[in-house]
Amino acid sequence: MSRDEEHVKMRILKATRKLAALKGFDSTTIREICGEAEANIALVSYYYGGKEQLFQAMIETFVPVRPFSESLQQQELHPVPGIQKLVERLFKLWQEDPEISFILHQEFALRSERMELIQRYTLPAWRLLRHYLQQGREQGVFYFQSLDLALLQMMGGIVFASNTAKSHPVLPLLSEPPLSPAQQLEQITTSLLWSVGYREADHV
Amino acid sequence: MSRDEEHVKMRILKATRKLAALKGFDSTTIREICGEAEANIALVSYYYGGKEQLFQAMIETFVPVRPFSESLQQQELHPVPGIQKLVERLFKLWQEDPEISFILHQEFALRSERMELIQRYTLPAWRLLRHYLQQGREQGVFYFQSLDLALLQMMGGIVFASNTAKSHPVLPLLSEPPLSPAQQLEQITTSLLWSVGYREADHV
DNA sequence: GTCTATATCGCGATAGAC
DNA sequence: GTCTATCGCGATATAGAC
Repeated sequence: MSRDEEHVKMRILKATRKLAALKGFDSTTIREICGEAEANIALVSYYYGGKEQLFQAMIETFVPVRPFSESLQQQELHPVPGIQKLVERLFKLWQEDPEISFILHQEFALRSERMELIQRYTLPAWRLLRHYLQQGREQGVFYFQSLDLALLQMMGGIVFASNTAKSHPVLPLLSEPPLSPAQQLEQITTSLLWSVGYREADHV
Repeated sequence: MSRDEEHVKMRILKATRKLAALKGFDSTTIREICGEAEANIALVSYYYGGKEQLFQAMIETFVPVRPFSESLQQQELHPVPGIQKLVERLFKLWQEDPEISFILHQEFALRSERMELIQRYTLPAWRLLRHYLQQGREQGVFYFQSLDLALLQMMGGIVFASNTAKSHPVLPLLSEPPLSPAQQLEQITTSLLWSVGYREADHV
């Protein structure tokens, strides 16, 4: 593999990410992608074997595996710091690559067939969140009736708030100057913990 | 307009709603819709003038206007009962027509050009939610730094939890028997109020 | 109003020249 | 590896028969 080849392949992947984030992968054509990447149309088939496999390659390239799973699983923290750490990781992922976050949210809402691929990357994080919620309830630090529902509401709070903050048609609703990222993270974390009844002294 | 005509037109609208909820409007073809509706392919153009206008007609037919805006705006409740009432309305809308809720969520995540149409129906509700949040903060009953962020997290909690509860690829995460609708509503409302720091005695 | 038949377009994919 | 040219398909839309 020459350096030039890597270059074109990467340009195609980045163009795919950009356009899919903008208008959805289904509505993005190979012609548009290759136009954006300044690559020839035939190269998508040549390098990736088709549009679906291009999507897969993009996900595998840009969705980091570790932050979603292994490194977090091992530590086995207590529920409150566990959730804090997990939310921090997810928030940082979104900050570093908002386009990928948009795409994941889109596929989630569409329940596309590509979700199976995406789940491989994202399910571990949600499982861990679920685990912490359950532990917290058992320890009497969280309060809710349905674990499933609490989990879904938390997922929604994280995904929605992250993905809607910038450049969205709902923007006419928003008026205040945005917080700094650190402040955003703090508010998100605090409100998530509050939402399940946690009310200890300020957590660090 | 004969009764038969109404019948076919309505069958097309319902088929559109069903299929768009299932796989997204973009990925749904007129052929599929007319197949599902047992109507001829040409009738979509004949009755609605094209695919985009069919979407518009479906939204205007199935998204109720009042629950989202007027009737709620007038009452000018205090923040806590106001949010309770608003969440109850939104929750019931979803219960009555989950397919429309799926579609609204999809379009939201995709930031499609059809959002402009959808906003006409949904913005009033979010504006009202924003209003209550602001009032509650001023009255010292809610606590958060950024009103915008609090609003987005609440919207996420509502939309996400409602739309993901049934028949979604994330289902492997869920294990408990589902709550009754009334219990679901109570947990959602409670956790939303908690998330912004509300901790009065049990609210009715 | 409803249908068949067709026009026109743009898609993903690929054969084959270079 | 990269390009042009083209194939085959399925999309929306519509003209015109009934």
